Amino acid sequence: MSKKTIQTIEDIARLAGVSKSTVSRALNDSPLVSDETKKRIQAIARENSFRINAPARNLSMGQSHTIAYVTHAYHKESFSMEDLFGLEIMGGITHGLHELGYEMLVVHMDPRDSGWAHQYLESGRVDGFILMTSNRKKWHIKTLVEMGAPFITWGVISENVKYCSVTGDNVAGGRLATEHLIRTGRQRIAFLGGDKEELEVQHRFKGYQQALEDAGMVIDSDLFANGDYSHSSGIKAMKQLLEQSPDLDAVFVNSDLMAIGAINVIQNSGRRVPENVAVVGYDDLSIANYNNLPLTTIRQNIPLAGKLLAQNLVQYIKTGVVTNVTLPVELVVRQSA
Amino acid sequence: MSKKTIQTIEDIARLAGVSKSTVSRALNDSPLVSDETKKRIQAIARENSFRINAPARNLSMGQSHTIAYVTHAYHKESFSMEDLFGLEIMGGITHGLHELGYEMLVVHMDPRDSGWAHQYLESGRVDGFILMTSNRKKWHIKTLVEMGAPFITWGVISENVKYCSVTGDNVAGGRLATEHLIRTGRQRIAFLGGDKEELEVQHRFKGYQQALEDAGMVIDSDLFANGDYSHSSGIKAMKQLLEQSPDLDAVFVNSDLMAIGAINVIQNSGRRVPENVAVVGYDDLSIANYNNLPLTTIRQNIPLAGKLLAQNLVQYIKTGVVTNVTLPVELVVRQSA
DNA sequence: TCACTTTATGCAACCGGTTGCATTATATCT
DNA sequence: AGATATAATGCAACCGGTTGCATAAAGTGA
Repeated sequence: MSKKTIQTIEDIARLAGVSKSTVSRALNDSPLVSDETKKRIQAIARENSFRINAPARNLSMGQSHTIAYVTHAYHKESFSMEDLFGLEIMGGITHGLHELGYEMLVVHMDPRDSGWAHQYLESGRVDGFILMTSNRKKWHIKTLVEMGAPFITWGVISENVKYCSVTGDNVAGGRLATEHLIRTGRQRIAFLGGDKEELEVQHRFKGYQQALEDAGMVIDSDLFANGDYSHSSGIKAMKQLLEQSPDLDAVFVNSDLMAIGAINVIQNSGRRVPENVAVVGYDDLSIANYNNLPLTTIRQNIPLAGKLLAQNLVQYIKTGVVTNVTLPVELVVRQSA
Repeated sequence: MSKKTIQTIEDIARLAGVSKSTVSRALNDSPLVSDETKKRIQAIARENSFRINAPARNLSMGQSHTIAYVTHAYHKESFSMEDLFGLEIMGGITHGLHELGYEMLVVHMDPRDSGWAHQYLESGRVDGFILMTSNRKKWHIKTLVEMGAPFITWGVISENVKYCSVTGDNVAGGRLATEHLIRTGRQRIAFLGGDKEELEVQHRFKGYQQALEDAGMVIDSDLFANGDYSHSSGIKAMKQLLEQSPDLDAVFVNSDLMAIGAINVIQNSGRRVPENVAVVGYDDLSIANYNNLPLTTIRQNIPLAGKLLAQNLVQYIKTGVVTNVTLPVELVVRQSA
């Protein structure tokens, strides 16, 4: 493209008959410049479609206004359904960051690369990181903490973390799901969790337990199984549950994707959903509504979660204030339970 | 975090007893610096975990090594299943860019904002754009062409475009799908397309026509319907097709998501898939395999598409060479057809 | 009218790299 | 030994913004 003649603050300064420091102050709405001069300069900039040079501004201010969203995709070469939770929340994050004048870089994290955060933070490329927590990311969180790098996580790995986080109320979620199944008359309610080492799985199980105990119902370990949130693990775990307890009449599944896998297994066993076995999922991802049998599920407010991840990280970068937010969840009743 | 004492090229220069220009050349592997000096400086940088400052380098070189992936999410606040094609290809793009030393910025495009590309390109924030083509993005492509902005599209809007693109062989895809249905004995094969104004839909239709003609089968306009690639439009279009032609025994659907919607409608009408109505989808997104009834579909090589979008855009940025690539597609036979 | 304060703007240094050209040392050739 | 060429390194200007401090003009009060 041909080089525009108005490209820098120097160019605007020439047009306006002032110095570039006055132009910089005017464009940044500084009180050190008179209103009259400020308006004149802003009009000239607008008329010439002037854009401040981001690298120059980043260099002189020592901030990139860019946040890295750290992904660890199940598949190496592309995203997939297994990544849907992270992808849905990414949409909210990018929206929330944009409202704050920040950009979102998608960073494909190689777990073997111990320098991954260094090369983004210490090179001035990003101001902070957003990541979805899981036990597989323990080391990466450890690295970020050791670096003193600004970051925020969706979910928490352990109690009393010193870094920013947003999470859902997993105990309440486990409780809501189980209470619904109890309320609709189910007697043998199974729990199909994620990785049992994960805190959120433990919390959801706690809610499940509490609901059963409050209803005076027995807790039967034959009714437990765990997957790893993948679709195939949901299939495997559901098969195991049906083997362990052929008479189960409901299952609370820790994710929509595993729930869909579980439904397939239940239906293929000759049982009907929800008549013979009621199924409640978790997250209320968009897939929950598209399945042939719309999924009853525990909704997490993913758009709000994304927005808060963005807002609270930027606030931490600016002020150093650590915030931990637990979002309420809600039961969404569709056809599977 | 405490300020490291080794943070700039100046710091490395002091340690190595050379000038910063020598350090810069050494770290960039310039032939102007002797091998001995180069190795010494690289070792010192490595020992001190030194990272070149990206904003400074971007400023002096006039390049950001960042590419904007332009999204136009169906929902304002988060991504969803409807965005799965764009999200799966994003994974391949980010991977491909990383291999080239580039980063990927996810840019949420507001269609009403006429200055969106300006504020990313002319501010030096990105070096180019990647976007999924559709008629809704005609104006954005027009803007990018007028700016002379480097960009590449997945898919093409019209013939003989002058910008870079990667697309699938839609005529072949339409043909493969229809031939499979013919080969399995289907007599009344419907076409459930995307927006009929879209070139790729026209090409897929062309392939469908050619296959029918080659088989000496009649082309019946009662067997056509169009959605807009959304799940709900697939439901609506399939209902329309069953109204128009209750005796249809197969349908070629232009996307997996619409195909799943179509399957739901077919099953809810009391018909069985594939016994009564065979269904072929398009794209082979990860969802195709997870559906209770695994979907026969036309696979597009999404990881390769992502990689080529990255590679060919960066090549264009560096050399100005425009490339247009049409990727082969393949039939994947599962249970729905 | 004069002294002092406040306002508005400009100068120039800095942010941290890159690199054209200058300088010095070394190598080569006659 | 001297002239010329080559290699290696350094100087300093530049990329385009931000901003502390200096300077000049305007305003205010005695």
